[in-house]
Amino acid sequence: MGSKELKQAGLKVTLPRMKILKMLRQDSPHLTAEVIHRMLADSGEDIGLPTVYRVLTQFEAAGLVKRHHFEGGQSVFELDQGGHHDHILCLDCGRIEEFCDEDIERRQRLTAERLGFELAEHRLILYGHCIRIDCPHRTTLEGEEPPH
Amino acid sequence: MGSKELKQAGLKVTLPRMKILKMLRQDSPHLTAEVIHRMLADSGEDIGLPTVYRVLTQFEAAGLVKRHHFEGGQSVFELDQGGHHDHILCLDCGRIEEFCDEDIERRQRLTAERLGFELAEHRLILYGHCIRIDCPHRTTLEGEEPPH
DNA sequence: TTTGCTGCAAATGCTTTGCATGTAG
DNA sequence: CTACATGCAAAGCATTTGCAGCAAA
Repeated sequence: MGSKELKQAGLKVTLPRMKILKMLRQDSPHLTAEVIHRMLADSGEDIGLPTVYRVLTQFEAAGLVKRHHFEGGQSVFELDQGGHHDHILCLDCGRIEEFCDEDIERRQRLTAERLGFELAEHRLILYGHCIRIDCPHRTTLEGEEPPH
Repeated sequence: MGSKELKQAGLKVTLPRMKILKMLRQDSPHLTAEVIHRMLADSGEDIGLPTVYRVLTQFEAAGLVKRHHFEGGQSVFELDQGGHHDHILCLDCGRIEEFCDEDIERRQRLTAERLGFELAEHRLILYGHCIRIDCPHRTTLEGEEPPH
């Protein structure tokens, strides 16, 4: 399980690669190298941060993973399960959700065309405050502001 | 000229600040710290890279400038002349153009709402190939592909 | 004169690389 | 057995910070 796509990508099936692929699948599809590294350490694996980066970079080259540069310095790696989508992320709790809006996609194509570009790629990120009960944003607000 | 907005921002009017503000206005509204630094050096000014970063960071805090994280590691600083817009940039020649599509904006708000977010900000970047005569992309294609 | 700015050097944080050892195929 | 992976230490970048000297107000 997982070894198939590794071989397919021309990569040897090794423990770090299996572990990391599994984490992206089972724990979260959006992870930083640092978080992966810590999670591995926590589960007793002694895998170096450079190895984590190397594996992720190879995954990226193989199309298994996409690298994102959200605000905050660290790269976020996302399991690429095909199917384009954009992201919305919460400024308070860091939660990342995916969405795809065909209207926006179409309008982007039109815009590029209008400006004389052949569109190759795009990145759309929405930043906001999510309305989850467990989001620190809500906690902070407690009784401070009347509901607008 | 320029000293007004500096004072207004609570910043002393100094040579590095004036120079950098002027460059963003007269040379290009999109510049990296490194490019600014080199341009200053070329024009005989001995201003350190750290100072360039400090000035840009202060400008950012004062709302005179926006910092962008396009692909490629380096931050791009943009003169903020009010008025929201997004960017399209050419993968071949690096050209950056601005645009604003009210349909896309509206759809973003709806999307955020639908997902239970209070939208605060967003970043949309289109990457493509521009059709300029002087763009390296065209040069490369010479006689290779029939026009689609 | 006082507060805030600059230059330089050094530190930081994220990511990559070099190299000797180890291991999958 | 051979080619490729890993671990560790060290290097690389972009960016920030500390501090002594300087300059704007």
